[in-house]
Amino acid sequence: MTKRTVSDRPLRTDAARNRTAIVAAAQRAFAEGGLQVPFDEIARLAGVGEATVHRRFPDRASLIAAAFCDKMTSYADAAAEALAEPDPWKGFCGYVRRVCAMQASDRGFADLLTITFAAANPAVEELELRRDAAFRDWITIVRKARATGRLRPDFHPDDLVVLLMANAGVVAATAGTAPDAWQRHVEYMLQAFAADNSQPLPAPPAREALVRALQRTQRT
Amino acid sequence: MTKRTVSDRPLRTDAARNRTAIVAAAQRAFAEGGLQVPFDEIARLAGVGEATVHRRFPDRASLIAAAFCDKMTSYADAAAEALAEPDPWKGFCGYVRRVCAMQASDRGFADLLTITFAAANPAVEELELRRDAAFRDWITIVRKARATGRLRPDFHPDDLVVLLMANAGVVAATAGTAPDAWQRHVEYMLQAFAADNSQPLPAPPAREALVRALQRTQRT
DNA sequence: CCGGAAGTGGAGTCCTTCCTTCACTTCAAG
DNA sequence: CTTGAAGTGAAGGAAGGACTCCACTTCCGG
Repeated sequence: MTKRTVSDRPLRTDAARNRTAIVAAAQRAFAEGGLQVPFDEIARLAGVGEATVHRRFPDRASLIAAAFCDKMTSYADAAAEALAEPDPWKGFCGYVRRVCAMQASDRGFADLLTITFAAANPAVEELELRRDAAFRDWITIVRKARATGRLRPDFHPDDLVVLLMANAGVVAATAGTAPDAWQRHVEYMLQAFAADNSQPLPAPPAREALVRALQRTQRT
Repeated sequence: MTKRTVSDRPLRTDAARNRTAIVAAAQRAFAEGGLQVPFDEIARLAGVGEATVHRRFPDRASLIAAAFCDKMTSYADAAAEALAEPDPWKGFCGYVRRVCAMQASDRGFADLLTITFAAANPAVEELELRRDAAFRDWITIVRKARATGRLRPDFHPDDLVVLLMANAGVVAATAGTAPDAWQRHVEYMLQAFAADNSQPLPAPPAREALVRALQRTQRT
């Protein structure tokens, strides 16, 4: 009894080819224009009808999830690699630089790191799992970097989340005209994160509040 | 011969009253929802027809200029006050905090500080003049703060522009859920700007490039 | 208090974007 | 092959937002 549900029946070869083209087109379009790119532009880039995009990806979140699956995996891998780095402070700085560079080179990914999706389908769930895996490694990176005494003791892992929102702002404003502006900003931040001469800071926002901030429907 | 052009004839009293209501409504709406708030919502808030808004403010830039004239004046005044502060480093930090606080309390103003308008009408020109005045004072604040040795010597006045873009990103992402998150980020930045233990940085973006970044038509 | 200029807003156009429908085409199992 | 299930896109509906038109109302100088 090999009864198949709709979702696990394999696509016909032509449909699979189209799906691949759509994902590739979405990756290019999102990288260039952020997560708000209209569906018809993606369809045009993929060389298919708009209806085909909607058929395969019933809502924007599904398409985003499919388009950024690979990149989110790199993101998680980068965290694992940074964690493996023998010098935790180097791992810390390297990871921050690398993630911000990923934002700078892909406006969609920059946006993606400042929102989360209420998982309504498996692809979205998969994406969020990788994000979470990366964050778990990040927490360990922070702990180890703090232990070396090079990272200031009051650094909170959530400070990265806020930095990513800030970097997204810089990238959005300077993309195309001053595409390296973010680097100086990030280096300032890294120097602020170093333990040397660190001064007291306001408390970080409550975890809860930050989670809700990430869940806002979309960037307004 | 008191011939009057269209632009300098005073408005009829009812029209002037409506204009005032529109500006007030726009201030509230922009503060809440950023510069993209639809015209019909502003019209509704003002209690006038949509056509009246369009008649008085032919394009969005005119309305924005009218709505933020006062706030941009405060912005320039804050720079002048910071410049008058006897301790230049205190003036520097106070100004940065104050400006970022203005962004946090008004999403429209946060957006406004990350774009400029190609002045096409007197109100817009006026707004840009005040922005420029503030920036001229800022340059002096930076010079004096550097002279005290408390501000790192490689700080560039344009670093504030990038910080405002970053802060706009934080504010946009956290408004409503973690409305104080920006403060910690700004304190990190101020500590990075302090001369103590400062490390080399990447060069700031070219002035030209930053100016063009501010001129991008709208935040995408 | 009257008449014409100034001002108004409801209703409409145009445009963009999301999303669906359906007559037609393509695939692949038998 | 044949055939029917899977897949397709042109066309169009619905929704929202910018902007305009014009019959009507309000103001105010004489």
